[in-house]
Amino acid sequence: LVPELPEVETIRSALVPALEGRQLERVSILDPRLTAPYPPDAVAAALTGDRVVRVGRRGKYVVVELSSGRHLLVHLRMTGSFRLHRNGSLEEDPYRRAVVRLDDGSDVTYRDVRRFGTWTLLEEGELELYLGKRLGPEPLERGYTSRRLGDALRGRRAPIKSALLDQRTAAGVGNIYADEALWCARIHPLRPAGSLDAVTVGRLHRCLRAALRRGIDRQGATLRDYRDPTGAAGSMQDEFKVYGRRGEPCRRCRGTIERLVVGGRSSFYCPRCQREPVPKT
DNA sequence: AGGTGGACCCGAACGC
DNA sequence: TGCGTTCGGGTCCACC
Repeated sequence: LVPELPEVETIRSALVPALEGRQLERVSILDPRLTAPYPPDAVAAALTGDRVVRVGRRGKYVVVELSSGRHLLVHLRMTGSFRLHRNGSLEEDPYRRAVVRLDDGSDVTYRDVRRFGTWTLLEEGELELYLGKRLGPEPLERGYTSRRLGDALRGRRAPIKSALLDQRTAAGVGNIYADEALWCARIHPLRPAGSLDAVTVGRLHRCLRAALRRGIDRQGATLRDYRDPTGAAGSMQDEFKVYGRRGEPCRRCRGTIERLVVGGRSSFYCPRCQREPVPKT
């Protein structure tokens, strides 16, 4: 459930050997929402015959680079997932939204229960503008320093939790890893983002990268039915320190994990070791 | 301009 | 047991 950077990276890794170098022989888009406002048949026709050069990732987007120079951007949102099918027979799936037949006879299917996910076909040269408008830097890239995180937070009065979910702060961070990073750095989710001093930003920077790396090492977190394209589950959920642990003991200080709504999203934290922001009087 | 809240969607979880 | 209601999650968009 809810693929964030580590889950999308796990999905990307699994898609690489199946997709790279393959030609798209037949593309069926079964749900018009997937490509809206563009007609699904037109997008399917445009994809047919093209070849996959590379499968990459930016933030939570899977970026499929095609030999025509175009890019297919897939955003899984809440419940999107890919499946690889070696032999040609596909079992029934009421939530299947697209099927891609490759030139080795295998199929890649896309399923999405909630239908929030999107497939966007960008013309050559459009990628940078499209992503640049929406995403900030990749938090795991070399060159993503504590200073860059501090620059993104400076002057912001929004809660740090909301600032972390802003994809322009650090691309790919979602609700789970934001909460885990804040717990690790001992920062209350409601603290104004701009109020963190350089030392605290440094702690957050280190904790955020550690949480994301750990998530990738663990092949993502499997809640409910998230699976990578080969059907494998992740194990990051076993390592959650706060996410989904309301009422359970903090693993660090023996406080009790609480739930708070910040910017309309549930936030789990330990009120004992993530101190309350000092109210202005 | 930055921040906030609603819309989108639907299965799961919850309340009676 | 069964029904209706609420919830959540990422992103976009309207509004303040």
